[in-house]
Amino acid sequence: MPPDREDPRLTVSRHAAELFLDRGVAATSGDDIAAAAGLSKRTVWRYFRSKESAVEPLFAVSSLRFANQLSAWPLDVSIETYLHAVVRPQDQTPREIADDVLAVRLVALLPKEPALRSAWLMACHAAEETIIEMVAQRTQRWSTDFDVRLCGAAVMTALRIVDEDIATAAITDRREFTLPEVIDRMAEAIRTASTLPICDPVAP
Amino acid sequence: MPPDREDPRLTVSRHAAELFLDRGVAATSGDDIAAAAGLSKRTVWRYFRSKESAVEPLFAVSSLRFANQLSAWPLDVSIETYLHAVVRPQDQTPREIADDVLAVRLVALLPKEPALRSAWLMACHAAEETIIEMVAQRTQRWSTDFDVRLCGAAVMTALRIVDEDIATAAITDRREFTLPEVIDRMAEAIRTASTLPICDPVAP
DNA sequence: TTGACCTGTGTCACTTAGTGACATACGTTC
DNA sequence: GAACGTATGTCACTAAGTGACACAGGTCAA
Repeated sequence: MPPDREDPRLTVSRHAAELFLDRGVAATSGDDIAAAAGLSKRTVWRYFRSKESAVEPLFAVSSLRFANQLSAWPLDVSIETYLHAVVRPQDQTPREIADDVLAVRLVALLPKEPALRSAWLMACHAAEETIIEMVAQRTQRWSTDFDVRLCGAAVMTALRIVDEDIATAAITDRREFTLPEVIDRMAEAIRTASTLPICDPVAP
Repeated sequence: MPPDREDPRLTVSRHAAELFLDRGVAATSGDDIAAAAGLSKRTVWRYFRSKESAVEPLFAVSSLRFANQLSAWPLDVSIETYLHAVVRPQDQTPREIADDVLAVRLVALLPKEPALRSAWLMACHAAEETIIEMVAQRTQRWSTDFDVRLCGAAVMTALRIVDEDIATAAITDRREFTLPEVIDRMAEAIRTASTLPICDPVAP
């Protein structure tokens, strides 16, 4: 058996992102996306509820990578230590880098393309659920607990704001960021926003 | 001149909400909404980018009323004092109450109707901007300041989570809430989530 | 009052987003 | 290799959403 291949939606997502970026959302049709991805348009509509939501998978894997990686955050490590250990430049594949660039450009485009914002927010919402799970584990509480949900949502929001901030700075302001720099900002934001003591090592 | 009449979109929004609630989103067409509101369908599409977004105005005025009221929060008052003073049961008009009920029912419907979630998140995002302004005023900083944006977003998220929590408890669990109870939860959540000292009186 | 102007809405023809029903192709499992 | 489940393509269709233009009502200056 093949070592679980990549989600085919993600491939389509990349094509959609590129089309949206260079012609705008309004000027690209579902057929264009299908053609670019080498699929029938029917399959595209099976993958996605709407053309805007075609970029959700890209947002999910790329821009929210930190969020997803937090699922594996061991209990006995602080947020700074963990993030610096687990996300290092040399571990990034070219594909991941390309996805990040694409996602960042899309996020920077949000002010001009309100239609994409709902896809962005939906992706963030999906990540919120996984963050809430993480908070539940680190606090030894249920993921249905109100305070756990509140903390998880606050943390996710912090990640989103950092993401938006970095994306606009990088694209519209042409600033350059190193990965450790980004990680520092993420970690600091998580620490600031967390409403429960999850950032330092917790008892097992 | 008339004392600025209500936004006509809000009227349409109420009809859309009622249709969505009783037949589901998929089973109500743009034409149905137009007919219910007594408008041509063309006007409906002029008002809204999509049929799902037709409920945004309702979310905006009703469920996010606290958020909007925070714009007028005086500097020398604590959050608890202010909210209890400004939102009192006897001040609620029947229309406002009806809107709240509708909005709460819609929020409770979100898990079954993912299409509505993006409208909800977009409404929350719009409110986020006004909350950020409020934080800027209370901290004497710019609304473009990163920490201000982070705090505003965290506060808005707290409001959203309380809202979702109360809505599901009220509808699926049939719990009843008094207004002061709701206000207490909102105030507590804001206090917990705020990352800057905005909840107590601040120097002018 | 008139007429120029602006804004909001309706009509209607049109494009594009999105679905249902059915056929086909591929990989599993037995 | 037959039987099955899953993913995709084809095609006809419905519904979402737009462009162009006409018309009604209010405002304002002459």
